[in-house]
Amino acid sequence: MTRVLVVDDDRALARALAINLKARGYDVEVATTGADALKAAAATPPDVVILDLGLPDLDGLDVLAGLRGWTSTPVLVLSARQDQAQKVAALDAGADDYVTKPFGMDELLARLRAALRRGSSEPAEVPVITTADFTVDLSARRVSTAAGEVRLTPTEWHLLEILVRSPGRLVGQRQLLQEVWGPAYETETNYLRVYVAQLRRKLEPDPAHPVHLITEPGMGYRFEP
Amino acid sequence: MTRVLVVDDDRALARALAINLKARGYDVEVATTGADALKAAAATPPDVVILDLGLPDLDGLDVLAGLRGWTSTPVLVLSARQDQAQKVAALDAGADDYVTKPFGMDELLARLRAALRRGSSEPAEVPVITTADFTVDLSARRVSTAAGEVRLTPTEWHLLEILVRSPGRLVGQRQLLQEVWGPAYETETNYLRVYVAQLRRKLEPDPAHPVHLITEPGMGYRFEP
DNA sequence: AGCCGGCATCAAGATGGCGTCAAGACCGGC
DNA sequence: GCCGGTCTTGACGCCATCTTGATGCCGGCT
Repeated sequence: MTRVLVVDDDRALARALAINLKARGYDVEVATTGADALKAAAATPPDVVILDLGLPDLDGLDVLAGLRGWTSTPVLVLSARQDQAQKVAALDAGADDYVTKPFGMDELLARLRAALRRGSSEPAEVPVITTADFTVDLSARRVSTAAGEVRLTPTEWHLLEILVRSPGRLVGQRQLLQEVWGPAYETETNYLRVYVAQLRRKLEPDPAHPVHLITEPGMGYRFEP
Repeated sequence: MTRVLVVDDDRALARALAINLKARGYDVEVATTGADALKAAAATPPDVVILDLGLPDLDGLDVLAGLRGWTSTPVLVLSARQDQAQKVAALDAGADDYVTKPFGMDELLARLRAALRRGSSEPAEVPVITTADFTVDLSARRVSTAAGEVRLTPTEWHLLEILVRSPGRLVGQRQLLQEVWGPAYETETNYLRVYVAQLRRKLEPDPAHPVHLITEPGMGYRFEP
């Protein structure tokens, strides 16, 4: 979940922001002083910061400098002041955007999304599952072992995908059959045996003694990372 | 030198911007229509774009979409409209910032610096994909092999573009059909076979044994760089 | 010890997807 | 209205995949 750090000494405004952000699925933390903000950011680095320049203890620009010393997390500055000098100062100090109060919530959220879009573009989230013997890239649909790329048939891939999506969890035979072959095949446990065997042959170092694709007799199969 | 593309049909404003930017050491190019802007951006990709939404020919958001199709260059949107809906639309369409007219030159320049600062931190995105056997220029819509330029039909290009945009990733048959031919053609896998074959004939050194446009039987196709 | 159910493995036939080709429909420019 | 290129559509052979049945092994139960 995306973490947002809201830094504002105006508790009413901070609460309003927090409520709106949470409603949209963000994970929100609030700090009401500059010192708290820096502490919170260091403890659990947020994905984006909303920073009000009007803080009681530190100058907002100092907080910005404190953040920029070690992180490039996007910072969205809020301020009641409209003068250009302040905007320029904040932007040149490393702020990613500057919004003057009063502001529209929709606009703020859109600017937040824009800031996040840029920031998150680099550490692209890769849903990759790795074991000691093979690697599964769910988004690219590739599987590779130490020996190199492994080609899977659609059915093999579908089965592996379901198992891998619940690492360490037992998946029942009925569930597997239903998801891969459809509700009409719930009793064809033969299919499972054949395809699990094929997966083991392609992925396990010793197919006769599997360590990742485990049989739970009478119940189902389990993927062990 | 940092290249700035100014897109504005208000020639007075465009000139004022150009003068200010040049005075600060930027390399400035001006376009007064959306079509010109897209052409200019494709010809010599700028480091940042200042885009006025009020253009005579195209909707400003369409220009933005045209740019975002192949580049992540920062785009700073100018507009006389203050309403939030437009701001949200522009920001969600990929704009990096939104400034309402009239604006202060100092602020605009500061926002420009902020946009550039972030853009430069990332490894410049290349709108050109190269393989051992051919080169795809997404911005110029050109493909060439060792033998020279290759002519692609619109459908061929569209298909190739989708595959090339996800290098190494498997793209499902349904997704390809839907994006190229529309949702009603999701099952016409024939089309895929015909057009992939044509692309291979034009691009692969040995069309019978493709190395870049790979078939994943029963699932889809994959572009290998 | 012997029986039995569930599992692994193997192999062979059936199936369906893929590549290829070519003819006709369609659509634009001239 | 003609002509070129592009898109659609159908047919066919080939091959990987899926399906299916048979066999042998193992562990638990009686």
